[in-house]
Amino acid sequence: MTTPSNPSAATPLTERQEERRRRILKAGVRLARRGGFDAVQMREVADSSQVALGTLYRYFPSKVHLLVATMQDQLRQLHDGLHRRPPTDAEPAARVANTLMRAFRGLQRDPQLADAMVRACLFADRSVSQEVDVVSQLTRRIILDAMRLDGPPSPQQMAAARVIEHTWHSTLITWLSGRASIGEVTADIETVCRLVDLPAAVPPPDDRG
Amino acid sequence: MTTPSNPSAATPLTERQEERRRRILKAGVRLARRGGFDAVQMREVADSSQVALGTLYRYFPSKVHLLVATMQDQLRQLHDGLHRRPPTDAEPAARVANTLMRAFRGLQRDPQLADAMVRACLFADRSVSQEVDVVSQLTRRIILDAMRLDGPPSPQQMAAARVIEHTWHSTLITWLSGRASIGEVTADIETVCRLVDLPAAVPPPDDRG
DNA sequence: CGCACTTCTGTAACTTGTTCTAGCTTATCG
DNA sequence: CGATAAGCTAGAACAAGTTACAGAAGTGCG
Repeated sequence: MTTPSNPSAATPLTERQEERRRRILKAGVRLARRGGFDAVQMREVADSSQVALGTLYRYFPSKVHLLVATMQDQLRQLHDGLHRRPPTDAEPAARVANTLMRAFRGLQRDPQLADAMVRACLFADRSVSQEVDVVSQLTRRIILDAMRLDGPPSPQQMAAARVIEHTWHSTLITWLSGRASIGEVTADIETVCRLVDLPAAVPPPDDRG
Repeated sequence: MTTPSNPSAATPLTERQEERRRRILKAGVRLARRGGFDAVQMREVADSSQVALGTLYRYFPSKVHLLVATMQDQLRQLHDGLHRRPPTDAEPAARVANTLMRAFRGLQRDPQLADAMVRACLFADRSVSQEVDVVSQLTRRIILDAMRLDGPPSPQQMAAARVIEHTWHSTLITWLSGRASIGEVTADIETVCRLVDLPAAVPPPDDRG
């Protein structure tokens, strides 16, 4: 039951193949920057990256896979950037909020690219769940890093991180589709980040024990 | 710049037209119940509701419009049901959480329908923003009703409602695409609802004054 | 080198959302 | 009733994601 045709499986990819993959991703980003999700057309990505359509689909089995992979790329770059210049605020909640605001400012520079990536992640069905899960984990890692915990995160802290991640994705989409302003996105991020400083303050309300 | 061809504009719709519209929505729901988003195929909706394809598009200018309208329908039904049997918990946060859990249990009975509606709302682009905004307002109304406030909501309460709504949509999609369990959705809802009881407890952390 | 196997290419075909067109039906109004 | 316009139908046509396929190019091995 192996899938020898799919390089994303276990095959380590040759040099030329890595090169092709990079070309494809780059072409996708270029197209996404104009026009967003709709402008990333598979035939154009193939032409633009000098690869046959069939080859494109061998590397990325769907348009959504391609854009989710792009999102992974961008998150890894962001994560690296954050390692070099971590947030300096005293409170964990503020560090998380500022980290996300930094990411948000990055996305504002390329709203169309953001549109393509975020819509792909939210629209993705089960066939992409593994790849979207990587996006999820990367995002959560960024949030947890910003918390800068001493030990492993408590269940409450994990829960907060999850909810922050939800709010992040959903508020982004409302902004991208023109239903929320930058100010509203900012407010949502700050609001949800309050959960970070909370876990000890409010014990589970229904602590039957 | 009027759009006389679009009944959704201002035309009050005749009896026969209301009837057609209902048939279309019903057919859409029926198809969505099997197969989810992908199974709602416009030609089939048209056939199944005994309407020409062009007519379908006159009533709902895109598949996403159709499914967003379905979501509006469902939310109005939920809202009515909640009026008849409101949540009885003492704490506002618990009322909100239980309200959303009730909605969630409803969706669990028809996960495929939920898939179609939620994916449509999240995937919707600017051309549907008005209709998606109605979904947003209905959702927020349900949340605010569950809070059962005395006066008008404070800015913090509005902010909490917004974030709860974000978490609701996003956690639903993770469940629908198989990346989160029912337990995780439940936990996310309960976590975010803690924001409701909070506004007074945690003043703005950086109260420069 | 020559062979077997995989990968890549170019292209056509298929699917489904969306648009367009020509003609028919219904509603409105004088 | 008859004219006019708006709405409806059937079906073709178009667009973009996806799949299929035949052959060329690259790779590994005897």
